[in-house]
This record gives sequence, structure tokens and C-alpha cells, in this order.
Amino acid sequence: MENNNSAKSQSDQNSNLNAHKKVRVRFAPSPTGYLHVGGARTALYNFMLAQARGGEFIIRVEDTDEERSQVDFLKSMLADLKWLGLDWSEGPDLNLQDMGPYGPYRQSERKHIYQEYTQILLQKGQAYYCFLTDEELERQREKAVAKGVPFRPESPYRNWTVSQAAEKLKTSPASIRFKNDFGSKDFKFTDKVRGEISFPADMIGDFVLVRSSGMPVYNFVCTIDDALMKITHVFRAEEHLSNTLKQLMIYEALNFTPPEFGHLSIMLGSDRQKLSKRHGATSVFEFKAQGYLPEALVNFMALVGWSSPSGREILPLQDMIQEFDTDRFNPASAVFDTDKCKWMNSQYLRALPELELWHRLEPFLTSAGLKFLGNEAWKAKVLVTYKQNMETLLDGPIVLKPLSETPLVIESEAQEVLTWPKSKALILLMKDEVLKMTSEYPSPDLLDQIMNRAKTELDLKGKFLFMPLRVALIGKAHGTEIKDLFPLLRKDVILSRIESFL
RNA sequence: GUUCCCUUCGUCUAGAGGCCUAGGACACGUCCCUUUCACGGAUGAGACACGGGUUCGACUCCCGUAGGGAACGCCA
Repeated sequence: MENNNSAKSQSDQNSNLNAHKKVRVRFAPSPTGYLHVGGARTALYNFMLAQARGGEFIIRVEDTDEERSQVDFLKSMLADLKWLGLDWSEGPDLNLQDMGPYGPYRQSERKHIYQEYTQILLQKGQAYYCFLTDEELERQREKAVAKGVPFRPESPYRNWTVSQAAEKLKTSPASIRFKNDFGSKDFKFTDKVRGEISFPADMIGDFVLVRSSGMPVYNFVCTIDDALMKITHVFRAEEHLSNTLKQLMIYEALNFTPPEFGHLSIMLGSDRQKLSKRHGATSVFEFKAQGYLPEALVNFMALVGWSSPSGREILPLQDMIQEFDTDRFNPASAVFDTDKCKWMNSQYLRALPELELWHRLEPFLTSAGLKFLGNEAWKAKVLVTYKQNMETLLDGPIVLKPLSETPLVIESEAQEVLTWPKSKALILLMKDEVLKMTSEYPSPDLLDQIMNRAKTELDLKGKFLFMPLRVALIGKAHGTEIKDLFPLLRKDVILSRIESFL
């Protein structure tokens, strides 16, 4: 920790030197799947840094893996980012049209740029055409594993000049490898999350820059793009930490100035394994489908691996941006606790104004096939009492169903309540009173009237009074207080339920 | 195997050598509120991975060990 601290103060000096420079950060998703909460969190931190420092947040699409990249994934990722409220000023918009002066922002459209830099490295002798086949490489790897030494490809072509290779190129495909001539030099950098980091150059060999298909690989294009797009800070997942060595080598070979790096901890599932399907929801759109509020998800994700200086936990995005500080990242990997996420969601949900809540609930109510005829005043009244019972929007249909126009069934536990000796008489008494109603919804007085009559005429009290009434109204023995529930039900609904339940 | 990263209650975390008898939040237990279920309130249990140093003093600094993770791909 101490070396971390001294490292951090050093990096602070660096950032002070760069203080005049406008912060430019990027989120660089690979569209090979849906947006994952891990990726979303990385995007969030970058977004917060840009917002906090008045900089730009850029989306760059890393789609150099032609086999796995899909446009539909990209579209859904962008939509999810938007849903979370993480807006970007440069990159593809929702229709995949580029915005901003450093485009194109999809790497598949930047091949000509990468070719240019490939040529430079080739000419400078810092890269070479390599005709090694997969089989030859595999043999080398096996040999290295058997010897217990790290695998570093040894290419017989590493000293060939471009013109030497030209002839063979006509007949054989070739990849282009970076010529790692750094010997045992140490590559050092100050990680904003982890402090001073040092990699020996000889921990890797000559790595591939361009596939034999002509498509350049991640470490190469990432470096070129970060440099060309004038990215000042790269906050990305820890799994990229060791890649930084390759990228640092490329920065040096190309005379680019590296940005500041920060390698974020990984998010794990409850079994401390990498978050995956079997841990439940992992994609942002799944959280959306499960009734999570974007503002709650954002708040929660931010707090897995980062803490606010104030120590507040319920912290809306705007407040987090106010408090954002890159010194407060926790380098240890962290478990995504669904329980706590759900709790946080409930806090945001209950803090929403009732009509706004209803608006957010609507898609869930509709897809559950529920209809509500009440006006806005009624909806607001409903949610004042019912939002306490919801943690996610998905709870809406469950909790609100008793108030809908939908016919209800009596739960088996409630069925028993109806067999109590005076239950039927009580319900008939209620029916009698409801029949006398002149207004659309019952008044509080009416309930008092029913209770009083039940006490005097039937000698009922306690659960023998409350439960049968509740069962007659909503088919359930447990739930909302009768005095809150009763005024929310329309006269005709009450009567039809009494009929069907008797 | 090699290199690099990580290690505070079950979980997320606070902690910058004495403020630590280690604080907060989620989850859990108990009690209160409530003639039900929840909400809410109070309260309890619960952690510095281990071993050596350094220091008057170590959760905090250094070194090991153990455990976890990443990279060593013509994946990103």
C-alpha cells in the first residue's frame, strides 16, 4: 500500500503536468456479445472521469475480430450505454453514424490507418513478415512447455528485410510480427489504480501485429488509436495489465507518448469466479428486463471497486461525478452482490415521484397483461402505499395485480379463511354496505361502518375480522392494510369479486 | 512453468504507523411498531490470510509463505 501511495503521488505530479490538457477518455467495447456489467462499470468510470474534469468521453469499437463481431451486438451495447445515462460525445451514434473529429471510430473501418503504421514499423526494421505456420508455432510451444521456459516464438524470418520477404509473399501468407529487441530492459509505468508497475521486456517474444488475413490485432490497433485519438487516460479491466507491456513497446517504437493507465479490478460472481451466466443476470439489458432502474444500477456498479470520499452509498450519478477521485479505486477484485444491488434499487424506486414510478412500471404491467382504469390521482395514491412493497419494477405486476381489472383467483391459504364460521356472514355484510355506495370509490367512513357492524352484529375482531375482508377483496389473506386497500377499489370491482369468491 | 497483479466481517467497503476495543452498508439473528404481510426503528453476532522483520508502537511499511487472478493467442 505504501509504495502504492508514493507511486500515486508521483502520478499525481504527472497529471498536474498534464492538467492543462483536456481529458479524453474512451470506452472501447468489442461487439461480440451484450454489454456486460463489468464493461458497463468500466465505461461508467471513464464517463465519470470525463464529466468530473470537463473532458470528452469517446466510444471506440474494437471489432477487429471479424469472426465474432456483430453489428447487432454493437447496437444493443450503445442502446444499453444510453439507457444507463452514459452519453458520449465522439464515436458512433445509435444509428452507427460517426460523430467527432477523430473518426472513423470503428476499427474495422480504420484499416488504412493501421497499414500506414505497419509500413513505418516494417521500414524501420521494428517489424517483419513472418511465414511461420500454425503447426510450426505449435511445435515451438510444446517444446517450451516441456522445458518449462516461457514460450517466445522464434521466427527464422525475423531478420529478413521487406524486399527479401516480397518474393515469398507472392506465394505464402504472412503475419507481421513486432521485433522485440528490447533485451532485458524493464518497462515501467505508474498505474493509477495499482501504483508502480514494471515488466521485463523479455517476458514476451516477437508478437503478432497483423494477422495473415491482413487484419491487425488488438494490441496494435489499440495503441495506434489511443495515440491518434489523443486519449489521455486509459482505465480498463485488470486483464489488460500484462498487455500494457506490448502496448508500451509499440508506443516506444512509434514515438508516441503513452497515456496514463489504470487497471481496474475484476467483478466476480458469488463463488468468486468470473461473473458469468450461472450467476444470474450479467448483461445490462437483463438487469433492465428484471426491473432495475438505470440510476440504481449505475450507483451500485460504481461502488464495486470504488468508494466515494464522503462515504455516502446512495449517491446519484451527478453526485458521484462531483466526488469522483481516481485515487479511490480498490485494486482487489470484488464480488457483485445481487442482494445489495436489489436493495439499492428499492431505495431508488421508493424515492421516485409516484407518477414517474408509474410511468416506469407501465411496460412491466402491460406485458403482464394487467389493465388499470384509474386516473392519475388514483395511480399516485396507489403507489404511495404500494411502493414500499416493491424492490424492482418486476414486482409491480405482482404487487399491483389485486388492484387491476383482471379477475383474481383465491390463494389456497386464503381459501381456508373463507371456511371460518362467520366469514360468509361478514362478507355479505360488506356487500350490503357496498351496495349502498353512491360514489365510485369507497370512503374511509364506509370501512368504519362495516367494521362497527361486524363488531356489534357478528362479534368479530382481530384476524377474524380483517382476513376475510381482505380475502373477499383481493383473494389473499396477507397484504396491504384494509384501510389503505379499500378506498383504492372501485365499487363494481369489489362487488364482482365478492360474487366470484362466495 | 515464467512474469505481473491481488488478499480487512458471508458480501461491498472505511482505514495514508498511535484516532482501531477496526467504522459503515447489504445479508442474517433478536426486539419494537403493526390485530396480517411488508415498510420503518432499535439492537446483536461477524474480519485485518499466515510467518518473520522494521519501529517505542503495525490493519497500515519491508521480506517471505499460502491462496486467488491475469498474461505468455494470427481473442479482445
